[in-house]
Amino acid sequence: MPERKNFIREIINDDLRTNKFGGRVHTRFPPEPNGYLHIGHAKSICLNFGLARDYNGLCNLRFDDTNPTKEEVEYVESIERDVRWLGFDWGDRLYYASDYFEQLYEYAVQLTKKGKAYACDLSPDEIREYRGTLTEPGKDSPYRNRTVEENLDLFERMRNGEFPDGSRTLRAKIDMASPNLNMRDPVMYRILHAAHHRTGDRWCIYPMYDWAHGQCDSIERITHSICTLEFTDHRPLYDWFLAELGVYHSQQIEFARLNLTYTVMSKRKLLQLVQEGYVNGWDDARMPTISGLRRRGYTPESIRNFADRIGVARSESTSEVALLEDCLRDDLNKRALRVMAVLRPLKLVIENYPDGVVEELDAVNNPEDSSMGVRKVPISRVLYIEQDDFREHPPKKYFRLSPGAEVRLRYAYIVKCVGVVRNEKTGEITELRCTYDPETKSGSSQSGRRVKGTIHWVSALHAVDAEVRLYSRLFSVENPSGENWRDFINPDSLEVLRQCKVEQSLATAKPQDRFQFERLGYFCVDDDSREGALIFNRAVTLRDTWAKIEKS
RNA sequence: UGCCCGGUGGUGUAAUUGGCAACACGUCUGACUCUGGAUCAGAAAAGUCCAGGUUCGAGCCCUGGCCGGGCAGCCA
Repeated sequence: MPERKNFIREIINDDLRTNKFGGRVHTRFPPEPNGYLHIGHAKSICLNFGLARDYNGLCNLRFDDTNPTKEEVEYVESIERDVRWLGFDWGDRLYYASDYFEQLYEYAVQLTKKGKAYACDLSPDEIREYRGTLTEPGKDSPYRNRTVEENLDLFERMRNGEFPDGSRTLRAKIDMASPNLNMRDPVMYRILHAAHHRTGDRWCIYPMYDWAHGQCDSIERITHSICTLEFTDHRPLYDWFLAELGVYHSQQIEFARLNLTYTVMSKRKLLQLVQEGYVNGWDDARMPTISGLRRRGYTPESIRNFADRIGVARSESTSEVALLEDCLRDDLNKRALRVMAVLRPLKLVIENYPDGVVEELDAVNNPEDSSMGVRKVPISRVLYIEQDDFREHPPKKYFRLSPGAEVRLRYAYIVKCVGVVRNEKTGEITELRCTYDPETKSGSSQSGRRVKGTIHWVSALHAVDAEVRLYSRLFSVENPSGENWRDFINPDSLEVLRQCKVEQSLATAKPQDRFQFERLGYFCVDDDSREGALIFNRAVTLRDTWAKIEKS
């Protein structure tokens, strides 16, 4: 059962102990198909499906599609794809709130017959006025005391399309003086002559979320209805509906939604980022959407692990992206193939290496997992190394190449820098001249020589060209909030490098393949990548202690 | 100045239901290393929002404050 503890599991354990739901655990993930899922939804998905998994229960996928003006099949499809990609399975339990429209309507008729619901002719503005304020009670609608017959008649005619949008609503008759605004005769149905993505034009009245949700849970026999904190105040209303209807009652449990540093999480803001062109779509690799994270190179495992590690609680909190990044590194460190790629190439010529000779060197595919084997990497006289790996005037503690210094070429030889070639006009160094020591070949007796630094490289003759996209945080502040949140967008969140040289073995890499570029980070082949036009996304850098040293 | 919900190292969670505050990330040392990766060892960092109370004993219970968040859509 539950090894990981949180308050929700404690509640479930209690319910199991008292046999509250006959030993069942049945949850659901209920997204509205009005946008793409993000990492915050992933938390909820992992929570709900995880509970079902750990307690031998079930978890439904249910679309909360009660507002046809905002919902689309495109979103339905992306949501299904994302949940599946995260590794969860709803079996044959794919539901829609719209599946229950008829049942919901009947429930509403029942309440009306009981004198607990009424047709109201107040306009939206009037309803707001009558509702009162946070500190003052509201007042009864003048239509509140219509007869049951009249209410039934009006409600049916609402359904039949006799009235224009906004002209009438069906409201619950509860208490206009309740300190809980949700109880001040909430609207149950509104008139909306809009086509619904599933029910077409069968309906012109649509249930409000508050009216639909609890009953949907009830119909599906959900035991634990887990939602976010802002619905806490709505729970009394849901309880009231269920009690008046006398139907099965799920237990609602609220938890704090995920916030992440250096990003935004609201659907509204994410939509704005897309629409205003700050990113290239919902699946832009900088987006905290599940599709964005996937494109960036995140694995389902790493996201699930993240969800586990952040835990669940009722206090509002903001997790650090560093934890998310750690989860990815942790996962990919064990699984990703190591390869060599040079992002900003600097030519290096080994003067004493015979021209025309090519040697095949052994390179390990993953030092964490010897079962992943070794591969051959070709070396020849001319190589590319990283510009960062050479300094004409090396700072202290710099272990890489500089004039006169020695460094090991990963899996190959120790080389010594014996000269540089400059661009005559700019003085910029365009080429390094080196000599190598044939005795120091990797794997050979090692000749007792040791050097402080090892750098990656790629043979010029064999290198494959590639484009690499380097991503950093989308925002430059931890908490980009307020009206001017867009001002905090990091202008350098994407850097595109087009002259990159990667090792031969990458030539046939396919979208979603992930690699560790040694000493640089984890990279994922972009969806737009093709053979001959490779594109890699940097998912996350490696921990870089040198970068830290250099900063200080 | 209504109702509801929160408050534990920098961050996120935990504390056997009242028993000397733990884990992870992050930070900083050091070891090791043909990735300045990984790994390993260690350190700093909260005395649990405040004040009272109950108790042998309170992060957990009680009272009163303080601070933060949510709620006045025919959105979800």
